[in-house]
Amino acid sequence: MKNDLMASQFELLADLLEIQGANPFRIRAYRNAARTISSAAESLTDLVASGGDPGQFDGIGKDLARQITEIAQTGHLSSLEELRKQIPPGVLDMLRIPGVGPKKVSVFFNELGLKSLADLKAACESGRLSKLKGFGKKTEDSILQNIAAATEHSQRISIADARAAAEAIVEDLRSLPEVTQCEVAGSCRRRRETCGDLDVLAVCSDSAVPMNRLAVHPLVEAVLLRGETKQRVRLKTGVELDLRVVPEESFGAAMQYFTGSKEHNVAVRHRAKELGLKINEYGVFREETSIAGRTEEEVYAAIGLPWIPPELRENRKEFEWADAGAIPQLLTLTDIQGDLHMHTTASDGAASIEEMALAARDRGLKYIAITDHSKRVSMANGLDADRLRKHWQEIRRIRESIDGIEILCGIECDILEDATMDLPDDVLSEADWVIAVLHYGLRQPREQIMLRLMNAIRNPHVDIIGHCTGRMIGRREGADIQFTELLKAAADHQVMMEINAHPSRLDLNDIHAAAARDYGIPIVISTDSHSVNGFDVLEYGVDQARRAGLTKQDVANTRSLKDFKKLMKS
DNA sequence: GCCGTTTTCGGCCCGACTGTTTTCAGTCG
Repeated sequence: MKNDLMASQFELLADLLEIQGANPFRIRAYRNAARTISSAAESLTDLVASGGDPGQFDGIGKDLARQITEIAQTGHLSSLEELRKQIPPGVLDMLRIPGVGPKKVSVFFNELGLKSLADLKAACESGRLSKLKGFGKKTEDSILQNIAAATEHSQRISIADARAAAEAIVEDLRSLPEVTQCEVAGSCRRRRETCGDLDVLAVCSDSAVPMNRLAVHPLVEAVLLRGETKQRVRLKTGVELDLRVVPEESFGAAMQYFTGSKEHNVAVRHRAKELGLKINEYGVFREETSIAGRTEEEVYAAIGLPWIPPELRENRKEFEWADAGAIPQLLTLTDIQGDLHMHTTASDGAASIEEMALAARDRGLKYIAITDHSKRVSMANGLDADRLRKHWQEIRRIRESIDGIEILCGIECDILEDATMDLPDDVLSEADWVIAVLHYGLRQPREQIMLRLMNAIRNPHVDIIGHCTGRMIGRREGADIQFTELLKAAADHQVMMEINAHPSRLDLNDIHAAAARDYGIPIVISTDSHSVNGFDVLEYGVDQARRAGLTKQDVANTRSLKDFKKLMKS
């Protein structure tokens, strides 16, 4: 069982306990466990199978360790099964409605016997809801409206879409003379792969000024709520954006607070409390006196910490690093010197070899690899041995004629369903750079997926595994991979691992990229460009690497081509 | 449910906004 699936079982358990009105701290313990499980690089199922103790993780005590062991061994969680018998599945759907939480759901289920979104809708329409104690007409109307929203817009948006929207709005608010500071916060600032909503902070003596402006911004569909310091709007894409207007002396504290993550902030406030301080979005306080708040640096310093880059704020390793005075010097976009995954018109790209090379050079890249598809990807006009050799000849001809950028003859070679490579070894041996990838048969059982990947890694001509799991964020699950085994083999056979920078892939993810780094595997961030604009996505790959805590040193294509080649299989 | 060199019991982060409630609970982040 994959960690994410196991984690979701504990989340589900927490939801059900919440509806039941269980002890909130017990519920929190389950949610913490879910987070711990999904953040673990190693599969908990494998850990248990090999006799490991889940109790080794922080926040996993005796009872949770027993439950993790149970689900790892049997695939079932008896405590969860018990609760599911008591609460029908449709009841949980009600939690997705904005403004409806476990307390309200509990009342709907226990007092009105509602078992689904459809039941709830009918109860609102017949006015039964507003007859309940503590409920009125407004709540009834708002639920009716939000039931539709819950079904339509439950999707998270990609970091690319999130940044585009948030940055456009920030830029617009900054153009107001009264607004002295304005920044993106939240998961978008932390560069999560996807964002559920957007957060923007502004400093302005009159909060009505930016709020009025935001209300009529072309991207905004409706104002959902508005108070003195906070306004929430829904964008036309369905995503919601919170604007908070804070005083200048609190801007740093607010940035810290609203950047999150929630888990990071819980740890931060816990530390403050240990020092006899209180920390909130207005500042760091000793008794009633503010001792910090203007900048984030000041806020962290007040609790004895260095400034922590937003990408690391997930309560994973950042406090350990901070305490050791060893916050990694994170990779930056300008560190990247080469791009080693791109397509041309030879397969499914939109630009020629020359156009791609010139565009890459214009962006300051020093070297690229042209890596069109192999023949299995017929839909993308993948290349067989003959076409590929001619294509490489063409690349060699062009690289003689272009100065200022080096071009490698590469191939993105499919690892077929039967675990053989899509092109014979003698062809692969002629390549400067071979990316091995899974495109088909992603749903095969784990054993077969692992056989395919391990065969590719053992192939003497394969340099790197590209977009490892094959996932498409929000659309398609990736393959079931045993990462510990995979990374160990990659390290042993000098095979690199790719972070594919495309915002719908970002594969390796942050956790696996960090694990690869721990195995000493060189990581390559590539754009998988299919046009000259494809290079734009490089920053998302860099962000993913930063979330993994990677430095320039950890990423192979920050080196000159000469030094890069030293990391390749000899 | 977890945790502990002040604690094996009694803590466990903090504030804004909404609605319905006349003083606060629920939800959200």
